[in-house]
Amino acid sequence: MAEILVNMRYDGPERTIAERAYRLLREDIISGALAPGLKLKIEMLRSRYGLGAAPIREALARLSSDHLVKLEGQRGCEVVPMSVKDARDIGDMRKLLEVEALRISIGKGNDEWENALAAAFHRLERLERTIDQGIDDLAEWETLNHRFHKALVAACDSEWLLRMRQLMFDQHERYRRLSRVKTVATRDISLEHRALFEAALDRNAEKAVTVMETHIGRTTDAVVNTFARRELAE
Amino acid sequence: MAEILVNMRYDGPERTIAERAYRLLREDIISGALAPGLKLKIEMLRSRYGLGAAPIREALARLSSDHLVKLEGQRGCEVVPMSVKDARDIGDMRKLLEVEALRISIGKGNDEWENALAAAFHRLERLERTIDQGIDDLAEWETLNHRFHKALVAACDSEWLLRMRQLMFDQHERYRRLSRVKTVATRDISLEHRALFEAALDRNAEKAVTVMETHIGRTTDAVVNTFARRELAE
DNA sequence: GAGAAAGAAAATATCGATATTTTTGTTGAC
DNA sequence: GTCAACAAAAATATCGATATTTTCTTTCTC
Repeated sequence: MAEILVNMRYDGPERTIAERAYRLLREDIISGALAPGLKLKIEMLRSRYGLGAAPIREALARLSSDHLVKLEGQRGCEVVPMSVKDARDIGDMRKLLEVEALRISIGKGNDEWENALAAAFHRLERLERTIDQGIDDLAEWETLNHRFHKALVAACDSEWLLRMRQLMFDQHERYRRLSRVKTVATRDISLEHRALFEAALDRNAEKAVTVMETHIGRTTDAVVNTFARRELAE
Repeated sequence: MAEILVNMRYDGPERTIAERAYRLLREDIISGALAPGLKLKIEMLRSRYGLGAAPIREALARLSSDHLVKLEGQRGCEVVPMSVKDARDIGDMRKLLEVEALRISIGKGNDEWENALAAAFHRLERLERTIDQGIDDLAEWETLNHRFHKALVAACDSEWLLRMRQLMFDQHERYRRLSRVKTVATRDISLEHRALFEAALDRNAEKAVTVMETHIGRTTDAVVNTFARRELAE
């Protein structure tokens, strides 16, 4: 139980079944368990999650505004398809927003921010030193990576910027998961994280921004390459 | 009937009652007919729109992802509150996104784009020359203003950038409506629109960006001023 | 055989009723 | 008078059933 909580991205208590349905569907779409383009039939989801139809419909409605499912009136839903073009677009948008948020955050961060950032960095680094394990570690890596990036921009005071950054981070994650094994293996992300961390603590915004741009750009390139190859293979 | 269609922002046919509920609620929240912070009780909405509970719940779920209603499990919904801080934040975000989209659009726009832009500009200008009428004209002005701004960025090829720009434009509109009378009366928006239009056709991206930044910045300032005064008066 | 029309099957969208939870209001103890 | 416990009322969330729409299959015509 404790183990589950560590890997979960806790978002407050779930008071309703609809919220549960929303979280489950969201995770399964982002992780790829529900394939892009898949038709989401209510009956299928009902039996998959053991929930009623009403909460599932509500969750699908919310996910459609998140642009994770396409909702077509009277014709049901499907998981939003993926494409190379979309991967680039999302990567570029994430770069634009995360860089802006980082710049602001470095300008405004206080001691508390530094401490939380250091904690997040060291937990991530510890894991990255022993990265040659199986799929379980990679799921945990995503979580810690997520927390580190979030800690970097945490001092940004624009709620909308953070909200949109999060949206693009999650969309990007959906693509990252497809090529994650390759990505983790072939480049030294840990080094980039360290550079980000140090530039942030030095309050060197321009340096941090440059590193971040490279960092996100490389991830996007890796994703696009893997994805293009996959599209070709079909 | 034709008149209605002109002023409406047509978004494809409404195949379901839920879609209708979504549009109606959305319009009423953005226009201010449903006040910020208002508790949205299902029964109240049921009688207001003459629709069943299920479609309304679905619409509320979608609106919560659009950040127009706050959905709190087991405790119902309310119209997302407004604040001076939020007004600034939204204005700044809109500036960031719209400027980026404009830069790309000017770089990629072709003849078709120029034509559509010119059409949108002239329709807006014609209306702005006779702006001293009542509330009906102001509603139409919002529509034409909307179309002009959309036409400016239409050649941008990033779907995500356009999507987020639209989101912020709509959020901004909710604030604009509060201070609209003042805004339209006190500064010469028409002149700014002309400058935008001409810079865009000249493919002078830097000039257009500068004008756009001023344009959005002024709107935001006006909104913040009116809103701050209103908050104080309470 | 190709294509249109009709009918059957499946899936979606919606309603009405019910179970749960929160909120409100009242009473009684201190 | 204040607070806590309890009861009543209101509101939300969910279920099961139904109506509507789409999709698939079959049949019939040319």
